[in-house]
Amino acid sequence: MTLKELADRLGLSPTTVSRALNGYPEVNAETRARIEIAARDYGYRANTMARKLATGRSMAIGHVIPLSNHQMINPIFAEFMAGASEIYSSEGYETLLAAVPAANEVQTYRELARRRSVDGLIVHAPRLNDPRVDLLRELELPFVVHGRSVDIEDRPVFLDTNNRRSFEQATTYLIELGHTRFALLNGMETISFARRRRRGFEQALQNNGLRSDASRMVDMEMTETNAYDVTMKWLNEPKPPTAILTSSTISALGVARAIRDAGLQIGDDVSLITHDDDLSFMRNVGDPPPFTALQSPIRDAGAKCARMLIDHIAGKKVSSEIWKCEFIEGRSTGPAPKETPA
Amino acid sequence: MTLKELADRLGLSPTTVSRALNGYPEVNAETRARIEIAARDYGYRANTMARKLATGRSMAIGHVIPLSNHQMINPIFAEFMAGASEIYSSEGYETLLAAVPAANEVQTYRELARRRSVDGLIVHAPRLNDPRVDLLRELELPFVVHGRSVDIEDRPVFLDTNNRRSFEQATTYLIELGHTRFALLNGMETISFARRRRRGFEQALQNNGLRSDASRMVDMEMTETNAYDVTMKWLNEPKPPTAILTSSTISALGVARAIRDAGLQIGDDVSLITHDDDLSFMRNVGDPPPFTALQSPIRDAGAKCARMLIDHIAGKKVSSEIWKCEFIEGRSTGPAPKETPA
DNA sequence: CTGAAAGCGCTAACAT
DNA sequence: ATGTTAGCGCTTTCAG
Repeated sequence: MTLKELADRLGLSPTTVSRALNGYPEVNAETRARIEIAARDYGYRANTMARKLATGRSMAIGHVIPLSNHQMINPIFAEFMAGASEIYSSEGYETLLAAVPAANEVQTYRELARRRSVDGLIVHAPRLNDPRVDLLRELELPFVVHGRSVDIEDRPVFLDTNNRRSFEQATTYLIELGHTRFALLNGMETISFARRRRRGFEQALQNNGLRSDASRMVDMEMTETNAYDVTMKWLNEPKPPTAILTSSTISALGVARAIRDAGLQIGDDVSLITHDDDLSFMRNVGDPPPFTALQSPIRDAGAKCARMLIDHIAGKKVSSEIWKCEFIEGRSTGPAPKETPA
Repeated sequence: MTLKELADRLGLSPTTVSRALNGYPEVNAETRARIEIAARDYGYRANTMARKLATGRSMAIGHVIPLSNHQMINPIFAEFMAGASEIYSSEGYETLLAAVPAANEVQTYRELARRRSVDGLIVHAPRLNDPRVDLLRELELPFVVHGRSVDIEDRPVFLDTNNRRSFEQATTYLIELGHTRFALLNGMETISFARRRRRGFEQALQNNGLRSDASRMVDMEMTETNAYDVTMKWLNEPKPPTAILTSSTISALGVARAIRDAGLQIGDDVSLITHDDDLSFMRNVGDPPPFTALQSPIRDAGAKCARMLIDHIAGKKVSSEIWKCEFIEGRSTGPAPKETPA
């Protein structure tokens, strides 16, 4: 069923039918009703390609995800996509996913622009001075950043969580429990959120007259193994940390394993707080949650970014937003242990 | 830069240029070379929408993913998508992702078909008598199933792992270690792979003169909490199982926690084998792997399905494939413990 | 308020 | 081997 066929059956011109179906105002209410009913009855759907060609809009939003051979797709990313994609669908947009080898990332953006395959993009996990921002501006593709590009002067539209504040809050919480020896197990500080987390951590220590120890702040790829190794090393040092903050639940698992393997009790001997995007584990991994955590609802974030982008594309003014994490007390924190004279 | 513009600059007709660029044979080699160079120089890319409209092919593959509010997207799914999407890109296809509330799933397929948004689809996690198979046949959309629909007489093209054999193998391995009291913690048996896993489990027991105990075979949603609860219950029964097989790493985590909480040692008191799709955890969660596992490379599976579908769309004969899992010895298995006279 | 006509940029019969 | 001519199905001026 094409527009023309539908128009013929109604004894109208394709123009009028098109206008009615697209909600243009200049159509007689009665005619419009007739058209809408007929369209429904015949199960008419506009052919997307034809519409795209005619309007020049692709009605698709792109997500480019750089692929590494050694690393899994972040499950967080999948949740974000789910939230976003649901909004796209409901707004008539399609979701275009481009998983490409990391080396082809720039090229992929260029292709998408040249072929006009998408009307806009979401930029994930912005790095410091992220080149994608300039690239997309050059290509004149609307985009929204999930995360913050603090270092870029003319800041693009973004949605981020308040990482600095969250880590400051969590650290303060531990300080109030009496802890004085801290460690921070952070994600790679090339990703901008990691830096902000460290700032919050250090700020809290400083506010309470504690010194941050550079050897007890590590940034690294967040795998369970890495976390395990670093924690083990720390726990074997003299005056080991009694409170550890970590940047993801996967690394928290490694920390937890190390604590147990060292013959210590989580919560009693060593307290542990993790940041968690909503999260893969927290939700499925036990109730009450095994970890005290800073949670941020990632699916909601996906949906929000989607809405921001759609508005952005429509030319509306969109302002960036900063969401705060929820602080959840779990089983992994407790008062600082009494000092045992070694 | 449009085809017409390019043709004008070359003093040729759009037709010839189109033919040259699309690799049709009837073009003079010299002319073709000239055209290709010019296209490169001007950075010409065919407008996808125009091409799609003209050919009637959307050059996109769809993945419909039903969304539940309470459940995370399976990280496995993300890996599968990564593998598939990479192939699509390299073959000139785009990846269309439709995350929709589970209730809208059928409607979404119908929409995709009516609007001709995709040339084909991958069907994930087939259920028994999965209605999507009939639906897609009715809609005349080519598709490939990831998993098996054993119960459908005219079986569609699929890629699956040999779940029955794998579980039989794993169970046999444990039997050879001297275990006699088994438990199986399976995924929902409405999904077809779960049934096949149970068959393998039962088969191995039967082959070795052991009886399977219905109360020690559970199928359920694979969450850590569920697994924890069931395992706890088992361990508190008289003659608890000394060997547990589980259908996913997330549930293995729950089993592991329960074993520890019961004051037992994994591998020593209770052996544990998990099936794992390559896998979200195994790869990141420790080296050597904490669990003995049956692994199947999910990203490769995504890539393979993508290739099968593309061939299928092109009208080539495609045959279904069954891949076998890799058996990986980890730290979670050991000889059956000596019977302690209670 | 409705319709005629001209594209959008490409492909594909059908000539030549 | 190349060009001419019609579309693909829709939107969008422009006229009425």
